[in-house]
Amino acid sequence: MFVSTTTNGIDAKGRVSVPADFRATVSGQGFPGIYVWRSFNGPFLEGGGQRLLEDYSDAIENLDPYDPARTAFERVIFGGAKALSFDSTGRVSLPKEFLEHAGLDKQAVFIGMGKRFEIWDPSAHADQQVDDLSFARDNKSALRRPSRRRGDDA
Amino acid sequence: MFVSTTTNGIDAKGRVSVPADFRATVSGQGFPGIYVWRSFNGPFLEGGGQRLLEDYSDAIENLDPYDPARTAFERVIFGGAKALSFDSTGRVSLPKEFLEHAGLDKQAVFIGMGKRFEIWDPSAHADQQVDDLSFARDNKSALRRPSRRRGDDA
DNA sequence: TTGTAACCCATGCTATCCCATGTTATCCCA
DNA sequence: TGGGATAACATGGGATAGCATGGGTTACAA
Repeated sequence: MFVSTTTNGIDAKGRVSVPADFRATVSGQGFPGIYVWRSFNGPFLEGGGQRLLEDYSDAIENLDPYDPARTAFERVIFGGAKALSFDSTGRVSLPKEFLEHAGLDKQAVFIGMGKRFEIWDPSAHADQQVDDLSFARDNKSALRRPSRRRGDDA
Repeated sequence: MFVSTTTNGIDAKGRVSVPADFRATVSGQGFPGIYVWRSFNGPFLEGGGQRLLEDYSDAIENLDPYDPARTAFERVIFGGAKALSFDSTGRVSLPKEFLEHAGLDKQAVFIGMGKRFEIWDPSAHADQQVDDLSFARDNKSALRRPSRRRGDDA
């Protein structure tokens, strides 16, 4: 599971160390690295291990082969993701389209989201956090004891 | 698994480099190359490795011999597909009927779709991508299927 | 012959590999 | 429990291999 928030530097080559906990989370999933894609919910990246992609794949398999939604999801999810493998010290290098989408420059904030994680630029993340806090304040009544079963998707 | 989107050039001889990731995906499947056919869903090509064709073959075995879908699949995929083998640097040369069907000229966009991939002309792909993105955004709830680990049906 | 497709070699660019270093956290023992 | 030893982690930079691409040459068929 991906937990906690870590800020790491991006070097001149676009390389960034993936937090060691995150590497431990994806180890043993087959592919020695992470899958990352541009979020379509904002200026940040999302990612996960091979298992996450397989889960998405399974979800897509449940759709009818002729469902246009299926093709759209396949294009967006698989086409939009990129497999980034670790170097010997646990870094990945982020493609520059990804850096641009997320406004990344010198640093990257890794945020554990359970089955998934997000990568933000520090300042964008700070702004978002303000919004999240006030949203949480305004909607705290919506936050109730988890009456749902475990294992639902993020 | 075929993942990510890559744009490569088509040279004067009709040759195009297959993205290295894709080549890695089909390596060890027997045939050192890819199978490609004209999509019957639009102006683009579809393709995959030998394993994909074998999967299709198995799936077709399970269809009723007189199911019209079966005949259509057999004609379009097996009849319409072409085995394109890699040259020593990982390129294939696309037959000109394929170039015409997909409106390909100077560049080809390879889109990973998980088990298979698509090949588009850049401008056609750009248009399609807008549709796919908004469609995926609007329908993402359709993916919230019981997508626990693989192995559970339902 | 003329066109076309397969094969071979050359090149610039970029990602990747590998080594080195500082810093922090963890361990171990007095 | 303090403090030094050790390992894990994040980071930097140079060397190297892989990749996409271009062009020439040969083999075969129309």
